[in-house]
Order: sequence, then structure tokens, then C-alpha cells
Amino acid sequence: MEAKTLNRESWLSAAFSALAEGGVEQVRVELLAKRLKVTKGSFYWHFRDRMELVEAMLEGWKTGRIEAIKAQTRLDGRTPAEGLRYVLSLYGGSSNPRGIAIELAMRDWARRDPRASEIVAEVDRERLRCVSDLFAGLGLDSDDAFARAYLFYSFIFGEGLLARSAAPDRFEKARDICGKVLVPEGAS
Amino acid sequence: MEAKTLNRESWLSAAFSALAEGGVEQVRVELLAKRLKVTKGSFYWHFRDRMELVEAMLEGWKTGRIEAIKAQTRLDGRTPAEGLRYVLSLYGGSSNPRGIAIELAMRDWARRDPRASEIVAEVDRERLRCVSDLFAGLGLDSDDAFARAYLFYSFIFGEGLLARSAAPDRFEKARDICGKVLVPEGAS
DNA sequence: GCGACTCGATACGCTGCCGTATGGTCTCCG
DNA sequence: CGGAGACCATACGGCAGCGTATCGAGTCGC
Repeated sequence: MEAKTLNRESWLSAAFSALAEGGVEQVRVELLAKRLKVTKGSFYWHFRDRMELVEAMLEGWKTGRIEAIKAQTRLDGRTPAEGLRYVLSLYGGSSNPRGIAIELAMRDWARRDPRASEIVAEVDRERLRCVSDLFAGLGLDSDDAFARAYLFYSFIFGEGLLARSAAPDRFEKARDICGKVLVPEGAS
Repeated sequence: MEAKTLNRESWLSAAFSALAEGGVEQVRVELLAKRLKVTKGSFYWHFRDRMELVEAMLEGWKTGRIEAIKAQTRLDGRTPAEGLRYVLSLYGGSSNPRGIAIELAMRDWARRDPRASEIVAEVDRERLRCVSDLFAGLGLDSDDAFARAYLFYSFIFGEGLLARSAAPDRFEKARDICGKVLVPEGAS
């Protein structure tokens, strides 16, 4: 399992872990090197400089997320409502904490770096489009469908921001109720 | 207007600006000093070290936010629905960008610092309580009211995370529709 | 006017990080 | 076996940030 020699992917993976745990500021080559049990001599073999790593992260995240949302909203026999509930479950609660952490770190990064901001915008465009289509499949008109998608994603991201320790015992039930509000049962 | 001598508040204010613009990592004493046109000799007069500044920020933010939410949800003659729409408007859209930026930076900070996490949790508890009460005033039972408050705040914070450049022309209308979904018209 | 106090400047050492330069150790291939 | 190339270690210079120490320059009480 353990490749005896590192490659670009090893460094990218470690970089995303660092991003998830500490934000962009924590993806530093000497820290990653320590994490990977090598020295930065290795890093500068695979990458020209830190910038190149960071741009590879942006590009990789973008394509990965766009592929993912397309796959996740391709309903093979599912109804639109089921599809929405499925997408919601992917980011809901405590499933996939790493994915959520990367998502949030990415967005915090985007707040102060125009390149990250552009990448996040592209991903959001695609996601809003895909999820809008699902809501449109529920019978909503274009504006309502978009608004629902907007609410949908705002909730998903915002939920990751709300301190779950504020009332741990009530969150699960709240999430269920929110699910019903976000993707209405009765429609279509 | 310009005080000829700085005090703790001056540094705290500059620190919050730096926090809003660049996250905790950017509240650095030498940067703040440059921003305030002094040297760090001043800083270490007013604060023991960077830690003390940072803790003062946490404490100040906590008390300020808790006072604010209590004032904002005290409905003097307003109906609960009006109160909710008012709170929503405070954080909505492009009003108060600095407040939103601090809010998001605070939460990103909380993701990796347990002290910040605890502060945010305390503020969230109070906010959820206040807004839950408003929803309860609309006739919802306890669980539904809490879930609505949960959705309400998730939306507010999540909205700040969504790339508005993903579809700038559609966001305003979407926000309006979301408002109607978040605080139902008919209820009560 | 003089000491005490407030507030800030200057200068230093230390650490962590980036990037470069150069050398070493494998592996593969002919 | 021997050379080439892939991969990594070691060592260095440079910069930025933290914290300390010390020294002014104003201000206020008396």
C-alpha cells in the first residue's frame, strides 16, 4: 500500500489534509514534508514552488467537485425529490467531515484570494445549475427553482458553520425538519 | 476625532479589521502597528503579548454579539414575523459587509481553535434561543421553532459563503424568495 | 520645575518558513 | 558493470513575525 516513493499526488493529498485542518495558511511545504516524513528536497523536485502546489489544488478541486455534482444529480430512476435528499445527505451532519472541512476552508480562502474566489464561483455555478434543475423537476418555475437551490446550498454550507456544540441534542431532529422544508414532500 | 494617543480599543479595532480582511492569521502585531502608524513598542505597552489581544477579541465579540441579538429580537410592538424579517435584513445581502466578514472569520477561526469554538457556541446558543422564541411566537412548537431557527442561521451564514459572482443577477430575487420560505407569511 | 508616569521608538535575538544549491542513494537499462 | 535519471537529504541565505530590553519624549501632580 505504501508507495516507496512519493509523487505529486502524495503532496496534493497531504496539502488537502492540511487545508482541511488549518486553512490555506497551513499548507506550508516544510509542514507537509514533516507530515510525509521527508524533507522539502522532495517537494521542490515535484513542484517548482509553493504557488504551483496551490494552483494544482485549486484546479484539482474544481474538476473533482464539478464531476461529483454532475454524477450526484444524475438521477438514474430516482425522482427529483429523492435526488435532492440524496445530495443533502452527502453533506449532512457528520458524514464526510473531511469534505465539509475542505469545502469551508476553500470558501474562507476564496474570501481573500481572487483565484480561489473564481474557482469557487465556477463550482457554485455548476452546483446551482444542477440542483436548480432538480427543483425544476419538482414543478417549480425557473426563479423559484433557483431560489430553492440557493437556499439549499446556503443551508448546507451554513450548517457546517453553526456551532454544533451549541445544542448537540437538538441538532439531529432540527436537521430532519430542515430537510422537509428544503425539499418539499408534496410537490410533484 | 483622532486621539493623539492610542489605547487598547484602538488596537482591538484594528485587530477586528484585520480579522475581517484576512482571518486570525492576519492579526499580527507588526501588521497592526503599521496600520496604526506606530511601532510595536506601543502594542506591548497595552498588551502583554499577542495572546492577550486575541483573547480580548474573543471576549469582546462574545459580549457584543449577545447584547446585539437580545436587542434585535426584543420586539417593541413588532410582530414576531416582522422581528424575524428585521434580523434577516441585518445580515442580508450587502448590508453590513464588515459584520459578515467578522462573523465568517470568527467561525473559520473556531474550526481550529477550541477557545474560539467555545465562544462561537455560546453566541450561537443565545441566538438560536432568541430566534427560536420568535418562531415559537408564530405558533410553532418547540422542535419546529428550533429547527426553523437552525435553518434561519444556517442560511444567513451560508449565504455569506456562496460565491455571489456565480450568478450575480439572480441572487437578489432568490434572496427575496428565500425570505418568504424562511419566515412564513401565513403563520400565526 | 521636577520626578513619576504614560506611551511609543529603536534595536536585538530567536524561530519558522521559502527557495536554491549541491550532493547522495537508489533503480533501471543497456 | 557502469552510466543516467529519479528521488530525496543536507546545508545555506533571506525574510517576516514574536517578544524583550532599553531609551526617549511628552504630560501631570505637587
